Amino acid sequence: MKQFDKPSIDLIFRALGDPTRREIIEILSEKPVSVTQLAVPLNISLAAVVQHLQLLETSGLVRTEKIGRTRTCRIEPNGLALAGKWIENRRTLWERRLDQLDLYLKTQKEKKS
Amino acid sequence: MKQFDKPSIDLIFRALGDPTRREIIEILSEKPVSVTQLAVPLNISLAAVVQHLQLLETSGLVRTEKIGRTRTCRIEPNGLALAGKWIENRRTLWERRLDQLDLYLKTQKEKKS
DNA sequence: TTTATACTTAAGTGAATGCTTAAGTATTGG
DNA sequence: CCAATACTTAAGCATTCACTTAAGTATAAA
Repeated sequence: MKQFDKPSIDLIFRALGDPTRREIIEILSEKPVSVTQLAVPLNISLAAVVQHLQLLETSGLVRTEKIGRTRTCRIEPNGLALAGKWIENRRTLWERRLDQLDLYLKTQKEKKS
Repeated sequence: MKQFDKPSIDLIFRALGDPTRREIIEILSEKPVSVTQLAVPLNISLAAVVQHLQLLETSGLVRTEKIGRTRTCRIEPNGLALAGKWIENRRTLWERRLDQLDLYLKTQKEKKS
């Protein structure tokens, strides 16, 4: 029942930290596929894929839906958006600081002249 | 000499996967600080901070400079930019796919009418 | 020159991670 | 109904991880 919790930045970045999980996201970015179809290009066991999918789903990066005996996996765009936002926020913070430094250096120059 | 290598997406996301390292980035987003100044709010040993800094530096997310006996750490903006770009690329791929689906559904509708 | 500061490096440890194999359970096609 | 398919779940295992303590090395201050 965990997959309905609000996905945390923590879980999202942890999920993105593994190269295999990032490859899963890359594959799913092209089109939704089944669990078995994921396992083939990744060259790992079905069980391993399922374990990765569990993390990807609870982190909110991927959504899956089981119809009959096959589970179809697809990207859940909101997850990646959250990660992108965190990075954007750090960047604006850093840029604002640079602007302040810039301003400071300018006023110092004006004092001298 | 590793810190002059081209930083890989792999190292960057691995670095961002740890909450302590993300907190280091958050602290450094405000202003550059020394290693000891990092250790205080993180509540971990100096040695642990140094280990995190090593990963952050080889991944290209942080740059450090030692003057006298203190090492000053600051954000290296290119690193975060690379991570942001990866996320953006996945998102545009996914969006393009949705557009194609949209187009397909539209042409199907036109066939019927 | 002694002492305090600011790291640095090495070794060790417990827990988490990513994987495997093996033995399930549902679905579906013949 | 029976067998093949598509997962699912559990247990185990080697490795990596984040951390610690302890013993360094430079640099700066007294």
